[in-house]
Amino acid sequence: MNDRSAQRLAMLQEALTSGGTLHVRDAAELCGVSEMTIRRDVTTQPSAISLLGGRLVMANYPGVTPVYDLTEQQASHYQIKHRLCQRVVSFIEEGDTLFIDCGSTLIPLLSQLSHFRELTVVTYALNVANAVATLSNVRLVLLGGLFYASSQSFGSDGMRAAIERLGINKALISAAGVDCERGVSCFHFHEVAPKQAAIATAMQRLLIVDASKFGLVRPAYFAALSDFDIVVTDDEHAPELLDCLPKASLSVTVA
Amino acid sequence: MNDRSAQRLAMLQEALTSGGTLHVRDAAELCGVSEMTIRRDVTTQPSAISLLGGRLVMANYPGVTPVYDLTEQQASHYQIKHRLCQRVVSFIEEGDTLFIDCGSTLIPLLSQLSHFRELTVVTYALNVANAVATLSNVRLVLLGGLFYASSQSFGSDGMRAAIERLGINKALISAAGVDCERGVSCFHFHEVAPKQAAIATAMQRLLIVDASKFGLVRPAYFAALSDFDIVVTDDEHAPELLDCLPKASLSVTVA
DNA sequence: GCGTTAATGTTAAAATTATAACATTCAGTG
DNA sequence: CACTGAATGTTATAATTTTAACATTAACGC
Repeated sequence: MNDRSAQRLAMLQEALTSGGTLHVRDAAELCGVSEMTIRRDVTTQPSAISLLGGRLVMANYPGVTPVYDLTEQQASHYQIKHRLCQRVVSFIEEGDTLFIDCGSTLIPLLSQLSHFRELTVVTYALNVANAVATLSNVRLVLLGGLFYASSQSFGSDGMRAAIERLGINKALISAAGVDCERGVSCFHFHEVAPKQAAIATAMQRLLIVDASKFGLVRPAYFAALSDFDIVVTDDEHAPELLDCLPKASLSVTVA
Repeated sequence: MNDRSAQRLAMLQEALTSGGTLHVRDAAELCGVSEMTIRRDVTTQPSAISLLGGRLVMANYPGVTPVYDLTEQQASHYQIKHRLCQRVVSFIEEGDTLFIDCGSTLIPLLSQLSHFRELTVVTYALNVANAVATLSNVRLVLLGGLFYASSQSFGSDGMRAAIERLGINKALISAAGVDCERGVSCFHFHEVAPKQAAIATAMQRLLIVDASKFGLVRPAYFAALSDFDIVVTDDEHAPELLDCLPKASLSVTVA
Protein backbone atom coordinates (compact mmCIF):
# COMPACT_ATOMS: atom_id res chain seq x y z
CA MET A 1 0.00 0.00 0.00
CA ASN A 2 3.10 2.10 0.36
CA ASP A 3 5.24 3.66 -2.28
CA ARG A 4 8.52 2.45 -0.87
CA SER A 5 7.06 -0.87 0.00
CA ALA A 6 6.02 -1.31 -3.62
CA GLN A 7 9.48 -0.32 -4.72
CA ARG A 8 11.07 -2.89 -2.46
CA LEU A 9 8.75 -5.55 -3.73
CA ALA A 10 9.60 -4.69 -7.31
CA MET A 11 13.26 -4.85 -6.47
CA LEU A 12 12.96 -8.22 -4.79
CA GLN A 13 10.81 -9.50 -7.59
CA GLU A 14 13.51 -8.67 -10.05
CA ALA A 15 16.15 -10.25 -7.90
CA LEU A 16 14.12 -13.43 -8.02
CA THR A 17 13.17 -13.34 -11.67
CA SER A 18 15.61 -15.91 -12.77
CA GLY A 19 14.58 -18.34 -10.11
CA GLY A 20 16.22 -19.05 -6.81
CA THR A 21 15.31 -17.98 -3.35
CA LEU A 22 16.28 -15.16 -1.08
CA HIS A 23 16.46 -15.37 2.67
CA VAL A 24 14.44 -12.67 4.43
CA ARG A 25 17.65 -11.83 6.21
CA ASP A 26 19.41 -11.12 2.92
CA ALA A 27 16.39 -9.40 1.46
CA ALA A 28 16.31 -7.09 4.46
CA GLU A 29 19.95 -6.24 3.99
CA LEU A 30 19.51 -5.78 0.28
CA CYS A 31 16.70 -3.30 0.82
CA GLY A 32 18.28 -1.70 3.85
CA VAL A 33 15.32 -2.37 6.12
CA SER A 34 14.51 -4.80 8.89
CA GLU A 35 13.34 -8.35 8.39
CA MET A 36 9.98 -7.44 9.80
CA THR A 37 9.44 -4.89 7.08
CA ILE A 38 10.23 -7.42 4.41
CA ARG A 39 7.79 -9.82 5.99
CA ARG A 40 5.13 -7.15 6.03
CA ASP A 41 5.84 -6.14 2.47
CA VAL A 42 5.33 -9.65 1.29
CA THR A 43 2.48 -10.59 3.59
CA THR A 44 0.19 -7.61 3.80
CA GLN A 45 -0.33 -7.03 0.12
CA PRO A 46 -0.95 -9.35 -2.75
CA SER A 47 2.28 -9.91 -4.63
CA ALA A 48 4.07 -12.38 -6.81
CA ILE A 49 6.44 -13.17 -3.98
CA SER A 50 5.65 -15.48 -1.15
CA LEU A 51 7.42 -16.42 2.00
CA LEU A 52 8.34 -20.04 2.47
CA GLY A 53 10.26 -21.15 5.50
CA GLY A 54 12.06 -17.87 5.86
CA ARG A 55 12.86 -17.46 2.20
CA LEU A 56 11.29 -15.43 -0.53
CA VAL A 57 10.25 -17.27 -3.62
CA MET A 58 8.34 -16.17 -6.66
CA ALA A 59 4.79 -17.35 -6.41
CA ASN A 60 3.39 -17.28 -9.88
CA TYR A 61 6.37 -16.24 -11.77
CA PRO A 62 6.72 -17.69 -15.23
CA GLY A 63 8.02 -21.13 -15.02
CA VAL A 64 8.53 -20.92 -11.33
CA THR A 65 6.94 -22.92 -8.60
CA PRO A 66 3.62 -21.54 -7.70
CA VAL A 67 3.58 -21.70 -3.95
CA TYR A 68 0.37 -23.23 -2.90
CA ASP A 69 -0.28 -26.60 -1.48
CA LEU A 70 -1.49 -29.48 -3.45
CA THR A 71 -4.99 -30.51 -2.64
CA GLU A 72 -5.59 -34.17 -2.14
CA GLN A 73 -7.69 -34.14 -5.28
CA GLN A 74 -4.90 -32.63 -7.31
CA ALA A 75 -2.48 -35.19 -5.99
CA SER A 76 -4.77 -37.98 -7.14
CA HIS A 77 -5.12 -36.35 -10.55
CA TYR A 78 -1.37 -36.42 -10.90
CA GLN A 79 -1.45 -40.07 -10.05
CA ILE A 80 -3.86 -40.79 -12.88
CA LYS A 81 -2.02 -38.67 -15.41
CA HIS A 82 1.23 -40.16 -14.32
CA ARG A 83 -0.02 -43.65 -14.88
CA LEU A 84 -1.32 -42.71 -18.31
CA CYS A 85 2.04 -41.24 -19.17
CA GLN A 86 3.89 -44.28 -17.93
CA ARG A 87 1.91 -46.23 -20.44
CA VAL A 88 2.68 -43.73 -23.14
CA VAL A 89 6.42 -44.03 -22.45
CA SER A 90 6.26 -47.69 -23.38
CA PHE A 91 5.29 -46.69 -26.91
CA ILE A 92 8.22 -44.34 -27.30
CA GLU A 93 11.40 -45.55 -28.94
CA GLU A 94 14.96 -44.29 -28.95
CA GLY A 95 15.43 -41.52 -31.50
CA ASP A 96 11.75 -40.78 -31.97
CA THR A 97 10.47 -37.40 -33.05
CA LEU A 98 7.43 -36.79 -30.90
CA PHE A 99 4.68 -34.26 -31.30
CA ILE A 100 3.44 -33.39 -27.83
CA ASP A 101 0.12 -31.68 -27.41
CA CYS A 102 -0.74 -28.88 -25.00
CA GLY A 103 -2.66 -29.31 -21.79
CA SER A 104 -1.75 -30.84 -18.45
CA THR A 105 -2.25 -34.48 -19.36
CA LEU A 106 1.12 -35.05 -20.95
CA ILE A 107 3.23 -33.04 -18.51
CA PRO A 108 4.12 -36.04 -16.33
CA LEU A 109 5.51 -37.69 -19.44
CA LEU A 110 8.27 -35.17 -19.85
CA SER A 111 10.30 -36.01 -16.78
CA GLN A 112 10.32 -39.58 -17.96
CA LEU A 113 11.94 -38.68 -21.26
CA SER A 114 15.30 -38.23 -19.56
CA HIS A 115 15.82 -41.99 -19.64
CA PHE A 116 16.20 -42.00 -23.38
CA ARG A 117 19.47 -41.36 -25.06
CA GLU A 118 18.19 -39.05 -27.74
CA LEU A 119 14.77 -37.73 -28.74
CA THR A 120 13.18 -34.81 -30.53
CA VAL A 121 10.07 -33.12 -29.19
CA VAL A 122 7.88 -30.86 -31.29
CA THR A 123 5.30 -28.80 -29.45
CA TYR A 124 3.32 -25.58 -29.55
CA ALA A 125 2.78 -25.41 -25.78
CA LEU A 126 4.79 -23.20 -23.47
CA ASN A 127 4.56 -25.47 -20.45
CA VAL A 128 5.72 -28.45 -22.47
CA ALA A 129 8.59 -26.42 -23.89
CA ASN A 130 9.66 -25.34 -20.42
CA ALA A 131 9.70 -28.90 -19.23
CA VAL A 132 11.63 -30.15 -22.23
CA ALA A 133 14.08 -27.25 -22.19
CA THR A 134 15.73 -28.69 -19.11
CA LEU A 135 16.39 -32.05 -20.70
CA SER A 136 19.76 -32.14 -22.35
CA ASN A 137 19.02 -35.34 -24.22
CA VAL A 138 15.98 -33.97 -26.01
CA ARG A 139 16.07 -31.67 -29.00
CA LEU A 140 13.23 -29.18 -28.65
CA VAL A 141 11.33 -27.59 -31.49
CA LEU A 142 8.75 -25.04 -30.40
CA LEU A 143 6.21 -23.82 -32.89
CA GLY A 144 5.73 -20.19 -32.09
CA GLY A 145 3.13 -17.58 -32.84
CA LEU A 146 0.63 -15.61 -30.85
CA PHE A 147 0.34 -16.80 -27.26
CA TYR A 148 -2.99 -18.01 -25.91
CA ALA A 149 -2.91 -17.91 -22.14
CA SER A 150 -5.96 -20.12 -21.70
CA SER A 151 -4.12 -23.13 -23.07
CA GLN A 152 -0.55 -21.95 -22.54
CA SER A 153 0.09 -22.49 -26.22
CA PHE A 154 0.83 -20.69 -29.45
CA GLY A 155 -1.05 -20.34 -32.68
CA SER A 156 -0.11 -19.00 -36.11
CA ASP A 157 -1.08 -19.10 -39.74
CA GLY A 158 1.90 -21.07 -40.81
CA MET A 159 1.75 -23.69 -38.11
CA ARG A 160 -0.02 -26.34 -40.12
CA ALA A 161 2.54 -26.04 -42.88
CA ALA A 162 5.43 -25.91 -40.42
CA ILE A 163 4.33 -29.13 -38.76
CA GLU A 164 3.81 -30.95 -42.02
CA ARG A 165 7.33 -30.06 -43.00
CA LEU A 166 8.74 -31.86 -39.93
CA GLY A 167 9.38 -35.56 -39.82
CA ILE A 168 7.14 -36.40 -36.92
CA ASN A 169 7.21 -39.97 -35.84
CA LYS A 170 4.54 -40.20 -33.21
CA ALA A 171 1.80 -37.76 -32.37
CA LEU A 172 0.77 -37.62 -28.73
CA ILE A 173 -2.58 -35.89 -28.67
CA SER A 174 -4.75 -34.96 -25.72
CA ALA A 175 -8.35 -33.83 -25.76
CA ALA A 176 -11.02 -32.26 -23.61
CA GLY A 177 -13.84 -34.36 -25.00
CA VAL A 178 -14.21 -37.81 -26.54
CA ASP A 179 -17.47 -39.05 -27.94
CA CYS A 180 -18.09 -42.13 -30.07
CA GLU A 181 -20.29 -40.39 -32.57
CA ARG A 182 -19.20 -36.78 -32.33
CA GLY A 183 -15.47 -37.51 -32.29
CA VAL A 184 -12.63 -35.85 -30.42
CA SER A 185 -12.75 -32.20 -29.42
CA CYS A 186 -10.97 -29.49 -27.45
CA PHE A 187 -11.81 -26.07 -26.06
CA HIS A 188 -9.77 -23.73 -28.20
CA PHE A 189 -9.96 -23.31 -31.93
CA HIS A 190 -6.33 -22.41 -32.42
CA GLU A 191 -5.41 -25.90 -31.26
CA VAL A 192 -7.23 -27.50 -34.13
CA ALA A 193 -4.66 -26.76 -36.85
CA PRO A 194 -1.60 -28.11 -35.00
CA LYS A 195 -3.46 -31.18 -33.77
CA GLN A 196 -4.77 -31.98 -37.21
CA ALA A 197 -1.42 -31.36 -38.86
CA ALA A 198 0.34 -33.64 -36.39
CA ILE A 199 -2.27 -36.34 -36.91
CA ALA A 200 -1.87 -35.96 -40.66
CA THR A 201 1.91 -36.32 -40.77
CA ALA A 202 2.68 -38.64 -37.88
CA MET A 203 3.33 -42.29 -38.50
CA GLN A 204 1.65 -43.30 -35.26
CA ARG A 205 -1.17 -41.40 -33.54
CA LEU A 206 -1.88 -41.76 -29.85
CA LEU A 207 -4.84 -40.25 -28.06
CA ILE A 208 -4.28 -39.83 -24.34
CA VAL A 209 -7.37 -39.04 -22.29
CA ASP A 210 -8.39 -39.75 -18.73
CA ALA A 211 -11.76 -41.28 -17.99
CA SER A 212 -13.46 -37.98 -17.19
CA LYS A 213 -13.33 -36.93 -20.83
CA PHE A 214 -15.55 -39.66 -22.21
CA GLY A 215 -18.95 -38.71 -23.49
CA LEU A 216 -18.07 -35.02 -23.59
CA VAL A 217 -18.28 -32.76 -26.62
CA ARG A 218 -16.26 -29.53 -26.63
CA PRO A 219 -16.55 -26.57 -28.98
CA ALA A 220 -13.61 -27.35 -31.24
CA TYR A 221 -13.84 -30.65 -33.07
CA PHE A 222 -10.55 -31.80 -34.53
CA ALA A 223 -10.57 -35.52 -35.25
CA ALA A 224 -12.58 -38.70 -35.43
CA LEU A 225 -11.73 -41.49 -33.04
CA SER A 226 -10.79 -43.60 -36.02
CA ASP A 227 -7.98 -41.19 -36.82
CA PHE A 228 -6.00 -42.65 -33.94
CA ASP A 229 -4.01 -45.84 -33.78
CA ILE A 230 -3.85 -46.12 -30.01
CA VAL A 231 -6.01 -44.76 -27.21
CA VAL A 232 -4.44 -44.59 -23.77
CA THR A 233 -6.91 -44.14 -20.94
CA ASP A 234 -7.56 -45.09 -17.33
CA ASP A 235 -11.20 -45.93 -17.85
CA GLU A 236 -11.96 -49.60 -17.34
CA HIS A 237 -15.07 -49.29 -19.42
CA ALA A 238 -13.27 -47.62 -22.28
CA PRO A 239 -13.14 -50.75 -24.42
CA GLU A 240 -16.92 -50.99 -24.33
CA LEU A 241 -17.37 -47.27 -24.84
CA LEU A 242 -15.19 -47.40 -27.87
CA ASP A 243 -16.91 -50.45 -29.24
CA CYS A 244 -18.92 -48.23 -31.45
CA LEU A 245 -15.88 -47.81 -33.63
CA PRO A 246 -15.82 -49.48 -36.97
CA LYS A 247 -12.09 -49.44 -37.36
CA ALA A 248 -10.71 -52.66 -35.96
CA SER A 249 -7.12 -51.49 -35.97
CA LEU A 250 -7.71 -49.02 -33.14
CA SER A 251 -5.94 -50.30 -30.05
CA VAL A 252 -7.16 -49.32 -26.62
CA THR A 253 -4.84 -49.42 -23.65
CA VAL A 254 -6.18 -49.13 -20.16
CA ALA A 255 -3.50 -47.81 -17.81
CA MET B 1 19.98 -45.76 -1.79
CA ASN B 2 17.00 -47.87 -1.01
CA ASP B 3 14.50 -49.39 -3.34
CA ARG B 4 11.46 -48.16 -1.47
CA SER B 5 13.08 -44.86 -0.79
CA ALA B 6 13.59 -44.37 -4.51
CA GLN B 7 10.00 -45.32 -5.13
CA ARG B 8 8.77 -42.77 -2.64
CA LEU B 9 10.91 -40.10 -4.20
CA ALA B 10 9.54 -40.90 -7.62
CA MET B 11 6.03 -40.73 -6.28
CA LEU B 12 6.61 -37.38 -4.63
CA GLN B 13 8.34 -36.08 -7.68
CA GLU B 14 5.32 -36.84 -9.74
CA ALA B 15 3.02 -35.23 -7.23
CA LEU B 16 5.07 -32.09 -7.61
CA THR B 17 5.55 -32.15 -11.36
CA SER B 18 3.18 -29.40 -12.21
CA GLY B 19 4.48 -27.10 -9.56
CA GLY B 20 3.26 -26.51 -6.07
CA THR B 21 4.60 -27.64 -2.78
CA LEU B 22 3.93 -30.50 -0.45
CA HIS B 23 4.26 -30.34 3.30
CA VAL B 24 6.48 -33.07 4.74
CA ARG B 25 3.52 -33.93 6.94
CA ASP B 26 1.34 -34.58 3.90
CA ALA B 27 4.11 -36.29 2.03
CA ALA B 28 4.59 -38.65 4.96
CA GLU B 29 0.92 -39.48 4.98
CA LEU B 30 0.84 -39.86 1.22
CA CYS B 31 3.66 -42.38 1.36
CA GLY B 32 2.51 -44.03 4.56
CA VAL B 33 5.76 -43.40 6.42
CA SER B 34 6.97 -41.02 9.09
CA GLU B 35 8.10 -37.47 8.48
CA MET B 36 11.61 -38.43 9.43
CA THR B 37 11.73 -40.92 6.61
CA ILE B 38 10.62 -38.35 4.10
CA ARG B 39 13.28 -35.99 5.36
CA ARG B 40 15.87 -38.68 5.01
CA ASP B 41 14.68 -39.63 1.56
CA VAL B 42 15.07 -36.09 0.37
CA THR B 43 18.21 -35.23 2.29
CA THR B 44 20.47 -38.23 2.11
CA GLN B 45 20.47 -38.74 -1.62
CA PRO B 46 20.70 -36.38 -4.53
CA SER B 47 17.25 -35.78 -5.92
CA ALA B 48 15.21 -33.25 -7.81
CA ILE B 49 13.26 -32.50 -4.67
CA SER B 50 14.47 -30.22 -1.96
CA LEU B 51 13.14 -29.28 1.42
CA LEU B 52 12.29 -25.67 2.02
CA GLY B 53 10.83 -24.61 5.32
CA GLY B 54 9.08 -27.89 5.89
CA ARG B 55 7.80 -28.25 2.38
CA LEU B 56 8.96 -30.26 -0.56
CA VAL B 57 9.58 -28.36 -3.75
CA MET B 58 11.00 -29.45 -7.03
CA ALA B 59 14.56 -28.28 -7.33
CA ASN B 60 15.37 -28.34 -10.98
CA TYR B 61 12.12 -29.29 -12.48
CA PRO B 62 11.32 -27.71 -15.81
CA GLY B 63 10.25 -24.20 -15.26
CA VAL B 64 10.26 -24.54 -11.54
CA THR B 65 12.27 -22.64 -8.99
CA PRO B 66 15.67 -24.06 -8.58
CA VAL B 67 16.25 -23.90 -4.88
CA TYR B 68 19.52 -22.21 -4.28
CA ASP B 69 20.30 -18.89 -2.79
CA LEU B 70 21.24 -15.85 -4.72
CA THR B 71 24.80 -14.77 -4.29
CA GLU B 72 25.47 -11.20 -3.31
CA GLN B 73 27.10 -10.68 -6.67
CA GLN B 74 24.04 -11.87 -8.50
CA ALA B 75 21.88 -9.57 -6.44
CA SER B 76 24.01 -6.57 -7.34
CA HIS B 77 23.85 -7.51 -11.00
CA TYR B 78 20.09 -7.37 -10.78
CA GLN B 79 20.41 -3.90 -9.34
CA ILE B 80 22.35 -2.71 -12.35
CA LYS B 81 20.12 -4.42 -14.87
CA HIS B 82 17.09 -3.17 -13.07
CA ARG B 83 18.29 0.40 -13.33
CA LEU B 84 19.04 -0.02 -17.00
CA CYS B 85 15.58 -1.39 -17.57
CA GLN B 86 13.96 1.42 -15.66
CA ARG B 87 15.57 3.73 -18.14
CA VAL B 88 14.38 1.62 -21.02
CA VAL B 89 10.80 1.78 -19.77
CA SER B 90 10.85 5.53 -20.21
CA PHE B 91 11.28 5.03 -23.95
CA ILE B 92 8.29 2.71 -24.20
CA GLU B 93 4.93 4.10 -25.19
CA GLU B 94 1.41 2.81 -24.84
CA GLY B 95 0.52 0.43 -27.64
CA ASP B 96 4.10 -0.23 -28.75
CA THR B 97 5.16 -3.42 -30.45
CA LEU B 98 8.49 -4.28 -28.86
CA PHE B 99 11.10 -6.70 -29.99
CA ILE B 100 12.85 -8.02 -26.89
CA ASP B 101 16.17 -9.72 -27.22
CA CYS B 102 17.36 -12.81 -25.36
CA GLY B 103 19.75 -12.82 -22.42
CA SER B 104 19.36 -11.73 -18.83
CA THR B 105 19.74 -7.99 -19.32
CA LEU B 106 16.17 -7.26 -20.30
CA ILE B 107 14.43 -9.59 -17.87
CA PRO B 108 13.90 -6.93 -15.20
CA LEU B 109 12.07 -4.89 -17.80
CA LEU B 110 9.28 -7.37 -18.14
CA SER B 111 7.71 -6.97 -14.73
CA GLN B 112 7.55 -3.25 -15.38
CA LEU B 113 5.45 -3.74 -18.49
CA SER B 114 2.39 -4.44 -16.40
CA HIS B 115 1.88 -0.73 -15.91
CA PHE B 116 0.96 -0.20 -19.51
CA ARG B 117 -2.53 -0.64 -20.77
CA GLU B 118 -1.68 -2.57 -23.88
CA LEU B 119 1.54 -3.71 -25.53
CA THR B 120 2.82 -6.36 -27.90
CA VAL B 121 6.08 -8.17 -27.27
CA VAL B 122 7.92 -10.12 -29.95
CA THR B 123 10.71 -12.38 -28.79
CA TYR B 124 12.65 -15.51 -29.62
CA ALA B 125 13.73 -16.20 -26.03
CA LEU B 126 12.07 -18.70 -23.75
CA ASN B 127 12.76 -16.85 -20.53
CA VAL B 128 11.34 -13.64 -21.96
CA ALA B 129 8.27 -15.49 -23.18
CA ASN B 130 7.74 -17.03 -19.77
CA ALA B 131 7.87 -13.66 -18.10
CA VAL B 132 5.54 -12.05 -20.60
CA ALA B 133 3.11 -14.96 -20.58
CA THR B 134 1.95 -13.94 -17.12
CA LEU B 135 1.08 -10.40 -18.15
CA SER B 136 -2.50 -10.15 -19.26
CA ASN B 137 -2.03 -6.73 -20.80
CA VAL B 138 0.72 -7.81 -23.16
CA ARG B 139 0.18 -9.70 -26.37
CA LEU B 140 3.00 -12.19 -26.77
CA VAL B 141 4.45 -13.37 -30.05
CA LEU B 142 7.13 -16.01 -29.71
CA LEU B 143 9.26 -16.87 -32.68
CA GLY B 144 9.84 -20.57 -32.43
CA GLY B 145 12.26 -23.03 -33.88
CA LEU B 146 15.01 -25.22 -32.56
CA PHE B 147 15.86 -24.51 -28.95
CA TYR B 148 19.36 -23.45 -27.96
CA ALA B 149 19.85 -24.05 -24.27
CA SER B 150 22.94 -21.89 -24.02
CA SER B 151 20.95 -18.75 -24.68
CA GLN B 152 17.48 -20.02 -23.78
CA SER B 153 16.30 -19.01 -27.23
CA PHE B 154 15.07 -20.38 -30.52
CA GLY B 155 16.44 -20.29 -34.01
CA SER B 156 14.98 -21.17 -37.40
CA ASP B 157 15.42 -20.58 -41.09
CA GLY B 158 12.33 -18.53 -41.44
CA MET B 159 12.92 -16.26 -38.47
CA ARG B 160 14.39 -13.36 -40.37
CA ALA B 161 11.45 -13.31 -42.73
CA ALA B 162 8.96 -13.80 -39.91
CA ILE B 163 10.31 -10.79 -38.02
CA GLU B 164 10.35 -8.57 -41.05
CA ARG B 165 6.71 -9.37 -41.61
CA LEU B 166 5.80 -8.00 -38.17
CA GLY B 167 5.22 -4.33 -37.47
CA ILE B 168 7.87 -3.84 -34.86
CA ASN B 169 7.99 -0.45 -33.31
CA LYS B 170 11.02 -0.57 -31.10
CA ALA B 171 13.84 -3.07 -31.01
CA LEU B 172 15.39 -3.67 -27.60
CA ILE B 173 18.69 -5.34 -28.28
CA SER B 174 21.26 -6.64 -25.83
CA ALA B 175 24.80 -7.73 -26.55
CA ALA B 176 27.75 -9.53 -25.05
CA GLY B 177 30.36 -7.24 -26.55
CA VAL B 178 30.52 -3.60 -27.67
CA ASP B 179 33.55 -2.14 -29.35
CA CYS B 180 33.87 1.20 -31.13
CA GLU B 181 35.65 -0.15 -34.12
CA ARG B 182 34.59 -3.79 -34.19
CA GLY B 183 30.92 -3.12 -33.53
CA VAL B 184 28.38 -5.04 -31.50
CA SER B 185 28.60 -8.80 -31.03
CA CYS B 186 27.11 -11.76 -29.20
CA PHE B 187 28.13 -15.33 -28.39
CA HIS B 188 25.77 -17.39 -30.49
CA PHE B 189 25.39 -17.32 -34.22
CA HIS B 190 21.73 -18.19 -34.28
CA GLU B 191 21.02 -14.89 -32.55
CA VAL B 192 22.41 -12.89 -35.44
CA ALA B 193 19.46 -13.29 -37.81
CA PRO B 194 16.72 -12.24 -35.37
CA LYS B 195 18.76 -9.33 -34.04
CA GLN B 196 19.55 -8.06 -37.50
CA ALA B 197 16.00 -8.51 -38.69
CA ALA B 198 14.65 -6.59 -35.71
CA ILE B 199 17.16 -3.81 -36.26
CA ALA B 200 16.21 -3.68 -39.91
CA THR B 201 12.46 -3.37 -39.39
CA ALA B 202 12.15 -1.45 -36.14
CA MET B 203 11.45 2.27 -36.18
CA GLN B 204 13.59 2.84 -33.12
CA ARG B 205 16.62 0.77 -32.13
CA LEU B 206 17.88 0.60 -28.53
CA LEU B 207 21.05 -1.09 -27.44
CA ILE B 208 21.04 -2.01 -23.77
CA VAL B 209 24.40 -3.03 -22.32
CA ASP B 210 25.95 -2.81 -18.89
CA ALA B 211 29.39 -1.35 -18.46
CA SER B 212 31.16 -4.69 -18.37
CA LYS B 213 30.49 -5.26 -22.06
CA PHE B 214 32.50 -2.34 -23.38
CA GLY B 215 35.66 -3.06 -25.25
CA LEU B 216 34.75 -6.72 -25.72
CA VAL B 217 34.49 -8.54 -29.01
CA ARG B 218 32.46 -11.76 -29.15
CA PRO B 219 32.38 -14.40 -31.88
CA ALA B 220 29.15 -13.36 -33.57
CA TYR B 221 29.13 -9.82 -34.96
CA PHE B 222 25.67 -8.54 -35.74
CA ALA B 223 25.64 -4.74 -35.98
CA ALA B 224 27.62 -1.55 -36.01
CA LEU B 225 27.14 0.90 -33.17
CA SER B 226 25.78 3.38 -35.67
CA ASP B 227 22.86 1.06 -36.37
CA PHE B 228 21.34 2.10 -33.05
CA ASP B 229 19.43 5.21 -32.17
CA ILE B 230 19.85 4.97 -28.41
CA VAL B 231 22.37 3.27 -26.18
CA VAL B 232 21.33 2.63 -22.59
CA THR B 233 24.18 1.81 -20.25
CA ASP B 234 25.36 2.28 -16.68
CA ASP B 235 28.90 3.21 -17.59
CA GLU B 236 29.74 6.79 -16.73
CA HIS B 237 32.51 6.80 -19.26
CA ALA B 238 30.28 5.50 -22.01
CA PRO B 239 29.87 8.89 -23.67
CA GLU B 240 33.61 9.17 -24.10
CA LEU B 241 33.96 5.58 -25.19
CA LEU B 242 31.35 6.08 -27.82
CA ASP B 243 32.88 9.33 -29.00
CA CYS B 244 34.55 7.45 -31.75
CA LEU B 245 31.22 7.31 -33.52
CA PRO B 246 30.71 9.41 -36.57
CA LYS B 247 26.95 9.40 -36.42
CA ALA B 248 25.83 12.36 -34.36
CA SER B 249 22.26 11.17 -33.99
CA LEU B 250 23.22 8.35 -31.66
CA SER B 251 21.95 9.14 -28.19
CA VAL B 252 23.65 7.74 -25.14
CA THR B 253 21.81 7.41 -21.88
CA VAL B 254 23.63 6.63 -18.69
CA ALA B 255 21.33 4.99 -16.17
C1' DG C 1 6.86 23.53 15.44
C1' DC C 2 3.37 20.41 16.94
C1' DG C 3 0.30 16.87 16.59
C1' DT C 4 -1.19 13.08 14.05
C1' DT C 5 -0.77 9.04 11.50
C1' DA C 6 1.53 5.76 8.81
C1' DA C 7 5.66 3.23 8.40
C1' DT C 8 9.24 0.89 10.37
C1' DG C 9 11.97 -1.19 14.18
C1' DT C 10 12.59 -4.01 18.41
C1' DT C 11 11.78 -7.37 21.46
C1' DA C 12 10.02 -11.41 23.63
C1' DA C 13 7.02 -15.30 23.36
C1' DA C 14 4.84 -18.94 20.56
C1' DA C 15 4.93 -22.04 16.92
C1' DT C 16 7.26 -24.58 13.74
C1' DT C 17 11.05 -27.07 11.74
C1' DA C 18 15.55 -29.43 11.99
C1' DT C 19 18.74 -32.46 14.29
C1' DA C 20 20.57 -36.07 16.90
C1' DA C 21 20.41 -39.99 19.63
C1' DC C 22 18.40 -43.98 20.48
C1' DA C 23 14.48 -47.62 19.94
C1' DT C 24 12.11 -50.59 17.01
C1' DT C 25 10.89 -53.23 13.09
C1' DC C 26 11.85 -56.01 9.21
C1' DA C 27 14.32 -58.84 5.72
C1' DG C 28 17.64 -61.87 4.84
C1' DT C 29 21.15 -65.58 6.61
C1' DG C 30 23.35 -69.21 8.69
C1' DC D 1 14.93 -69.38 15.06
C1' DA D 2 18.09 -66.24 16.60
C1' DC D 3 21.50 -62.98 14.56
C1' DT D 4 22.63 -59.17 11.90
C1' DG D 5 22.26 -54.86 9.71
C1' DA D 6 19.66 -51.79 7.19
C1' DA D 7 15.61 -49.14 7.27
C1' DT D 8 12.36 -46.78 9.72
C1' DG D 9 10.15 -44.77 13.92
C1' DT D 10 10.21 -42.08 18.30
C1' DT D 11 11.47 -38.80 21.29
C1' DA D 12 13.76 -34.95 23.21
C1' DT D 13 16.36 -31.02 22.20
C1' DA D 14 18.16 -27.31 19.48
C1' DA D 15 17.57 -23.96 15.98
C1' DT D 16 14.77 -21.26 13.29
C1' DT D 17 10.80 -18.85 11.88
C1' DT D 18 6.47 -16.56 12.88
C1' DT D 19 3.58 -13.69 15.45
C1' DA D 20 2.09 -10.08 18.37
C1' DA D 21 2.66 -6.20 21.09
C1' DC D 22 4.73 -2.19 21.76
C1' DA D 23 8.56 1.50 20.79
C1' DT D 24 10.48 4.47 17.60
C1' DT D 25 10.99 7.09 13.63
C1' DA D 26 9.53 9.60 9.55
C1' DA D 27 6.12 12.17 6.82
C1' DC D 28 2.57 15.49 6.39
C1' DG D 29 -0.85 18.96 7.27
C1' DC D 30 -2.05 22.80 10.06
